[in-house]
Amino acid sequence: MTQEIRVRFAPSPTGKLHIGNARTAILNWLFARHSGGRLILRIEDTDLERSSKESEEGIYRDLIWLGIDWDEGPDIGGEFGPYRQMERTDIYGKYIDSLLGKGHAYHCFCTLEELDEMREKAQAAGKTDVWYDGRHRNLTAGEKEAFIAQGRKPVVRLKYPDEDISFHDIVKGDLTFPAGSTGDFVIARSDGTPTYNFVVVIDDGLMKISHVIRGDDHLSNTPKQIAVYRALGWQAPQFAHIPMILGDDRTRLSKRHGATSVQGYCEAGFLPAALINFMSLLSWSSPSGDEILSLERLVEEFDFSRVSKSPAVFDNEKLAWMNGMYIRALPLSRLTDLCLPYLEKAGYPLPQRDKLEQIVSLVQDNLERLKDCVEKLEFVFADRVAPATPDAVRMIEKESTPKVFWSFLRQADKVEHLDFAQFRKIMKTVSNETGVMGKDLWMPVRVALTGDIHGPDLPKVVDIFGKERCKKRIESALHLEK
RNA sequence: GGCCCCUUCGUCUAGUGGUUAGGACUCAGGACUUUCAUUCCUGCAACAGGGGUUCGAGCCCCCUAGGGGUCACCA
Repeated sequence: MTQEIRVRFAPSPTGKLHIGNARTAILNWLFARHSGGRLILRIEDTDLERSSKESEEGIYRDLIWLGIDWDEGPDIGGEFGPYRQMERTDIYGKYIDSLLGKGHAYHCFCTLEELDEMREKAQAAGKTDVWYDGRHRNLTAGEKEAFIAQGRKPVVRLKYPDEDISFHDIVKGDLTFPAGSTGDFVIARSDGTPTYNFVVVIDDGLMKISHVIRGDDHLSNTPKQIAVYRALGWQAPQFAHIPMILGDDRTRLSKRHGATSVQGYCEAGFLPAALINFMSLLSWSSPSGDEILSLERLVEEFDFSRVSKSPAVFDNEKLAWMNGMYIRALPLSRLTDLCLPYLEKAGYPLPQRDKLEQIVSLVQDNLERLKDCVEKLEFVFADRVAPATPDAVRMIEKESTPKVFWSFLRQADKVEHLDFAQFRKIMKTVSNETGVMGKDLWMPVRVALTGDIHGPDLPKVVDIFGKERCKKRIESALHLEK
C-alpha cells in the first residue's frame, strides 16, 4: 500500500522569513518534488500577540522569490483547508471535547501561583524533569464545581502515558524517550485556545501529512505529539528531524548573527538559485560530489539517506563564492536586469540599454553580490574621479606621468573615435614616444580614468567612455598633478 | 540540572572494517594578464579523548569530554 506523500511547511507569521525556516521549507519542497508528493503551506497564527498579516504576506513573497511553490495553502485553498490555524478553532474545540469525553484529558484548575509553587518544590526536591504532580487528574464533580464557583478557569491537560515512547526518525534513527520525563501538558489554555503541541497534531492528522520534516529543535516535542496521536487513536506520520543551522559561534542561527532573513539576502543581491543550492548543501550532499547543482538536479537527487545528523555552520563566505559562480553564469542581459534596481537606487545617470549592458559586463566576473555593482561601477557614472588610495596617488605623482598624459592627449586628438582597438594602438605609440612602458605607462592612465589602481580591463573602459570623456579625465588628472 | 540529539581539515562535507582519509570554501604560493578579478595548477590543514571487539578500526560497542536542543496557559 503506497500512501500519498504529503509534507507541510508551517511557519508562524511573526516576522520576516528566517533563513533557518527557509531551509526547512526547501527540504520539504525538495522532498515533495522529488517524490511526486504535495507540499502544504499552513500558517500557524495562533499567537495573536505576535502574528500579523504583513508577516504572512512576506512569507509568501519570500517563498515565491526563492522559487518554492506549494500545492495547498491559505492563498490557494485545497481539499483539507482552511490552512490558517485561527480559522480552524472550532475543529480544535471538537477534538478537545472528544479527548475530555474519553478521559484522555482533564480539566486542571491550578492557578499560576500554585503551579509556580509546585515547580519550586519539585526543584528543591531535586526533581528537575516532571514537576506537575497531576493533582487534578481525578477531580470529583463536586471539587470541580467548587473551583468553578471560585471563578477559576481550567486548562485542559493531556494524560501523558507512564511508558517509554519510541519512534523511528528518518534522519536520526530509532529514538526512545523514557517514561517519566514528560508530564501532563496543557493542550488548551484557560481561555479555551489550544496549544501548539495539540494543534500541530490535529492539523497534521487531518491534513493527512505523511512526513513531518522540521528542525531537530522539535525532537523533544515529538513524544508529546505522539501521545496526542495515540489518545486520538490516529496513526502518527513519519518524522524527519533535520539538523539545525548554526552561526559562527556554533549556536542556533538567529537575529544575533546579522542579516538572517530571506529578504535580507534578497536585498543584498543573492540569487535565489544560489541560496537554494547553498542551503541544500547544509547537511546534505550530492552522491556525485558536485556542489554547483541546478534546481532540477537538486530535485532529482535529494534523498534523506544523504542528510547528515549533525548541525552545520552557515558559512557566508562560501555562499558568497557560490553566488559569484551563479552571477558569472548569468546571461549578460539577465544580469543587467538584476543590477538595474541597485543602480537606479544609487541615482546613477543610466545610459541606453546596450551601453548599460556593456558597463555591467565590466564587473560580471567580479561580483559576489548584485549590490556590489553600485560600488564597483561608481567610477563609470561619476562626473569625475580622484585617486582613491595612496598607491593611486603615487602613480599620478610619478615623474614620468605628465609626459605620458600629454602624449596620450596628442595621440587621442589624431583619431576620430577612441575605441578598444584604437586605444591599444595609441598606448603603443605613447610608449614609443615617451619611452615609458609597463606599469608606469598603464597605471597612471588607469588611475586618471577610474581613480583606482585596480579595476576592469582598461581598453573596455575606454571603449565605453569614448574619446571626449577619456580626454576630460586625463586633463583633469594633469591639473590635479600641478 | 533531567531528558534528547550531535562530534572527519578553521567552515561545508565524502567515507559504511583494509584509503597516501577525497572534494569544496577560506588562506598561502604559482601560471595567465598592463592592475584587480576570473580561470587553471600547487600547497597548508581533520578522524575530540580513553577503553574494548577484531588479524586490522574514522567506520562496531562502552565510558569521558565538548557542543547543541528542549523542559511554558510560545510556536
